[in-house]
Amino acid sequence: MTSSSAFGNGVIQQRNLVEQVADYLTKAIISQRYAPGERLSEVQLARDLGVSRAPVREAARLLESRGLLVSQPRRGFFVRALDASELIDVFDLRLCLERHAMARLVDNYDAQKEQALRRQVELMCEVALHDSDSRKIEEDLVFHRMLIDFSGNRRLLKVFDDITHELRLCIALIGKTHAEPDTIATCHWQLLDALASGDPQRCREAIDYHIGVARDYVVQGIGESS
Amino acid sequence: MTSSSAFGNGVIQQRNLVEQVADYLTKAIISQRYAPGERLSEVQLARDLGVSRAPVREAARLLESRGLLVSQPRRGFFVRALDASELIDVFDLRLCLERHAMARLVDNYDAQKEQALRRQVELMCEVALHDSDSRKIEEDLVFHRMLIDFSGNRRLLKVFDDITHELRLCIALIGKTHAEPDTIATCHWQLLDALASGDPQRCREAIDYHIGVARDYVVQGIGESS
DNA sequence: CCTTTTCAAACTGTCGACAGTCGGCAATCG
DNA sequence: CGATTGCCGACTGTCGACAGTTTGAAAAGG
Repeated sequence: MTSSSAFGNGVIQQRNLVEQVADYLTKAIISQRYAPGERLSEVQLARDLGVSRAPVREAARLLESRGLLVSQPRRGFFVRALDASELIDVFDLRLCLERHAMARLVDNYDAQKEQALRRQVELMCEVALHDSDSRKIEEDLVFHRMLIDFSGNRRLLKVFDDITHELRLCIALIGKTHAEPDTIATCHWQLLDALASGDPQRCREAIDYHIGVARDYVVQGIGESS
Repeated sequence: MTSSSAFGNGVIQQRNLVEQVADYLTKAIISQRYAPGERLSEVQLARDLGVSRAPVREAARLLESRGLLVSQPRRGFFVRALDASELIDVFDLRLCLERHAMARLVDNYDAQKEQALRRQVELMCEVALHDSDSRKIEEDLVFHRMLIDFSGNRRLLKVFDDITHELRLCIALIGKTHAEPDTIATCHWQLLDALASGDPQRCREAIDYHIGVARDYVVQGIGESS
């Protein structure tokens, strides 16, 4: 019970406690060790992690702003439970962001950006053959983050980073493995080809198709799980 | 100066302390009672408002997630100082959101929504003639919020609500009065006409023009102030 | 046996306090 | 006189504690 001896028990050691608690919670939620809708007790968490309630509270508020937790006044925090329409909304928002990023990116596309993106797709093809699903998802997110980063709008990137956590949760909730390696490769090469062509219309069609595939996966996944 | 007698001095009384502190800070920042880049001391704020540091901290974190404050580890919170490119990015993000909302809205537009929007524009024309600049800005934001709300994507709305605070700060930093009443009216009627026509292309042109006007104001405002 | 009331346990919101750290200023040295 | 180093004050990060409220269940009543 003593806090000093509980340090060995808790996963937390040093650095910013808030960040560490946030990391711990994020992973726990996405890996569904906490069920959707489950209530999280501040004191319980603080005890389990061997820290006081203050860092736990701050971390929870952070996750709330990222959409992984929801809070009810005087009731506490609950693991976000996404229903079908919310899942669709998230992917629709993602489409909104990436469409815009593609439109901006095609205007200031250069060899350096193309090479970086190309390299990332090659990496994705690599991990698609050998690595775990979560690794595939992470590399896919890295690619799309690069797309938005290269668009030049840092505010856009911030929004994307925010919904990234929500996206991971969505993907985890659907519980389906990612698409086939071939599909992944084809989809992403199409995006690069569209960018290289310099044609905005073609870019838009490419990203619409790309996110559309992802969204269809979501809708389909919902139909199966619920 | 004493903390106990400062209760009368402080603006805070009851309800959720966090919300009240957040409101107070938001208004103070947007009205520029705190200069951009100014450092905010937690203890100082807590003393001034007659509360403890905990609610102040939480409120500050909330404002940070909304982009009104930035935090440096171990240094504290600073009032967000927006430079030119950041202002442009914010308005570009806004364009991204509203374009998407318009595209979604035109697909499920009905008489009820049209009437609500129409009424709001009429209200805006009204306040454009008689009321203060801040009131005009608020009603303008209400209109654009309705636009996004009616698009049906609640996640989109959440992002918009987040950047609303940042938008107010942008507008305040530019320090220009809003456009002429005639301009406001024309711009917004054009949006409604485009929606009524049911033509996606026309909708897009209308919103592009609309936000473009706002962005030009921003760029122009920067050129003058800096 | 089912409904209602009451009570205790647990939890959140808030507070004051302590320790480690950072920034600025002065004293010392070259 | 300029640069470096040590010190002092202030502040953030973190902690434990208390009060009011909510929850769940036990007890009382129909």
